[in-house]
Amino acid sequence: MGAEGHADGTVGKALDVLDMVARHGRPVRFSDLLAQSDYPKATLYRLLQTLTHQGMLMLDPDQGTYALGVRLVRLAHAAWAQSSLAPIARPYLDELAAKTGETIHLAQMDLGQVLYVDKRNAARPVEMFAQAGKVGPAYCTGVGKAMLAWATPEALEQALARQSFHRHTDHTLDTPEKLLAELQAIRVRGHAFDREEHERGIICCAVPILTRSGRVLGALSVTSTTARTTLAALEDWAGLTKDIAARIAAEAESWRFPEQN
Amino acid sequence: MGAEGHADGTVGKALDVLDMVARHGRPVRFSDLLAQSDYPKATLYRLLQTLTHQGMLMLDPDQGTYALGVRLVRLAHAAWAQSSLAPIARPYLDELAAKTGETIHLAQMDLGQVLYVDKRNAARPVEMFAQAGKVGPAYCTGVGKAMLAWATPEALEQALARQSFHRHTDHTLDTPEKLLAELQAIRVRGHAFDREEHERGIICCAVPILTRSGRVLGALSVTSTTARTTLAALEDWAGLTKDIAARIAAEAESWRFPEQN
DNA sequence: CCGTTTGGTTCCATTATTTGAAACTTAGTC
DNA sequence: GACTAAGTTTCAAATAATGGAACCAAACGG
Repeated sequence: MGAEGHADGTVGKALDVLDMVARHGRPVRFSDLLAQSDYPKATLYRLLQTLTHQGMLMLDPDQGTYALGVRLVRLAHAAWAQSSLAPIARPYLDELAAKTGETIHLAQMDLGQVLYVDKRNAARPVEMFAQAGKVGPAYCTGVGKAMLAWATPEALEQALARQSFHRHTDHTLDTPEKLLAELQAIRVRGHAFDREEHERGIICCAVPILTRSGRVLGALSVTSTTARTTLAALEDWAGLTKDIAARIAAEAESWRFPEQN
Repeated sequence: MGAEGHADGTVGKALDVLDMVARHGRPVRFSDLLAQSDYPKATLYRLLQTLTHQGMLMLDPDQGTYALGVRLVRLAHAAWAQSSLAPIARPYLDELAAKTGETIHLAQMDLGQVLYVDKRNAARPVEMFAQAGKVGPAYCTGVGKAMLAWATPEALEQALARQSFHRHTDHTLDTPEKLLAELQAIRVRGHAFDREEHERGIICCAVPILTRSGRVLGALSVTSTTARTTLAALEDWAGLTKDIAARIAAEAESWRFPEQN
């Protein structure tokens, strides 16, 4: 349900179609797409054709189904390496994981949603793409709230408009008002908690990753379960986590600079 | 240098710009992009604006640089999971890696280039995105030749047109004629070798992954070094590799089917 | 300090592309 | 062999992209 925002121009529509295919999670037939888009047949057809021709989609000629194309994987490789904090943060995440022994999440904001870009699992070794690349709600996760708390007014407003405020657990902050109050508390405190707001039994302590100019780059969290530890215990890691966040931010900023010439 | 093919329509241009940003590997300023594209200022500007607005690019307001956006990472997650053979092939790669004890590559064809979508390293555990997503030449790698050997005439022709035939080593097949002869030999033999054609000391034995209808889905290779083993020894794995390739193909085909209703 | 260059953004009449209803072509049913 | 569903193509009208040029701002130089 719920169409995309007013897609600007042709490329907006094309990308919209891409998303539509992505959402399905498996190869889709033309008619399936036609059913849920409100683009007219011919328009959708040409859009798909263009995307296919461009390698963003792949048409399985046997089955007549469309799937996301490999060009996307290649682009993503670059996106991962360059846009996200992941490559910079990697060694720091390792350090934080080693010192805390807990699960670590690195997230960035994507259109009002939390996008996990890297993760260290206490138990298992890294399971990169299986885990990274996932999205989650912003209003009820530690990393989400940490980022919202330091977002610019405009960004916050946009993000708020996109929240669905579904009540996942008894603790979920399910109205904008409750959330705004919480964000205020987070700013004062300097870090955000997730008090089983998204999943029962899952708690975390998260800090934002901020540039010197105060812009939000992402967020970092130490996550655990109520079975294993308490919020108070997690809060003990807040100092270290903030420190690590600062170092990531510093490196991210210096990395963006050096384009000699 | 070498412009993209005739980009069809606006989305083609937009994607072209995306690629341009990706190629840089680090955030780029407007003027850098302007310098190497032959789009007029205003056009490029609007293209960048649209892409940014769509979340495909990210504008760093401090520095005024563009980087690939997080939306791309999210899309890639889906692409990885759905379009590529990687998720299906994963357990099979594990099996092949365990049995051979060598490095395993899973690749697909992307516009005449080889795109590595997964890898098992003899030594280290998987390092997903860091390795996967890389591209390489088709004419001088085992997986590339395996895919070309079973490509349709049209696909082969297109791919050939995009090869640069740079002489990487003494063994590199550096003309279309040599390559075509080799492809013929590969078809007869049933598998492709890389005889140090790309990197000195690196050899491999690769097989195509084919649907029942004979369409190329990708290729699978067992790679090693001349220091460790010989081509003849690698060829001993050809049977097993072919078997695994067949199983991957079978699962890929049945996976694409089940859209009930 | 003020003239100049460099880098980025906006205007707007022209042009080219996209649009989508409808017609058409397969391929599959009954 | 008529009927239906799914995909593809057409074409005039509508719309969106184009790009030369003007504009703005900040950094530079004398």
